[in-house]
Amino acid sequence: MYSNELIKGTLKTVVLSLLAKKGRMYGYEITQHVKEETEGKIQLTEGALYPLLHRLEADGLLLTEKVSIGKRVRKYYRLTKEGTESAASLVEEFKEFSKTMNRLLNNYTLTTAYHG
Amino acid sequence: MYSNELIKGTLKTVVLSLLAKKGRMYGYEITQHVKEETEGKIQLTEGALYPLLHRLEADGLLLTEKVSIGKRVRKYYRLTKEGTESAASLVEEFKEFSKTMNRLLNNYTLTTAYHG
DNA sequence: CTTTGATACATAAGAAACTGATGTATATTT
DNA sequence: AAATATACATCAGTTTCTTATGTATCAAAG
Repeated sequence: MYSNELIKGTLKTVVLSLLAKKGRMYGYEITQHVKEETEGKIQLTEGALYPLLHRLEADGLLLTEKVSIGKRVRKYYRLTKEGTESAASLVEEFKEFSKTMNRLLNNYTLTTAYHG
Repeated sequence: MYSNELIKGTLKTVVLSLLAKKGRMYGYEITQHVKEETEGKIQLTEGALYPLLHRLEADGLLLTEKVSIGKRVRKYYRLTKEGTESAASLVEEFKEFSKTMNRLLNNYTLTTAYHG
């Protein structure tokens, strides 16, 4: 399980990119999907996820659709046009960031590798 | 310039790994070094950095040493044993995290690559 | 000289976002 | 029946950053 700080910084990126991939998902499904696909190493908490989904909807990046499953109501989310653009740019940003960070951190590892 | 959220999540990792590499540095030097090495793409603000350094010192990860330069006093930081261990494990964690994230996000890019 | 910009530290009010708990309710498994 | 999983939501408290603001030295420019 990765640290909360790390996950925090990429929560929005993960949620939007999953929706871009899957078309539509509901909150609980997102938590389960991420957990499975990362072998439990990234676990989104509901207390963080639901408020985020509400914010993204309020910001016009997501649309909702309520679907009845038996007596329960599921809330499906999908991307707006703006949300799709945002997803693409956040993914791109993370990839760049991750390259920059790895370059920065590699110097450390290379240096210390020769000390012990 | 990368988003604040992304930088936030790795601030501690960046600071500790730089100290592991350089032996000792002072706050302002850290901001300049990161800025140069990342071509301005990661810029640490003093309002975030100094409180972090104080926290890390309070937590026993850093030691300080004051050095007079003319009439000014510079505050150099270096890692304690615990800080060194923490640096190594945070770097390792980021690398793993970055692999996991790229795997997660690549599905998105590969999928959409065929739609347009 | 004196003003500007860089160096170098620090703190603090307000904002943003998460943590961890709690609450509600249905569905499934044991 | 009871326990677990599904599925949503909210909220007090905490953490940490943002964005000033403040102080002071030093170098360069005009």
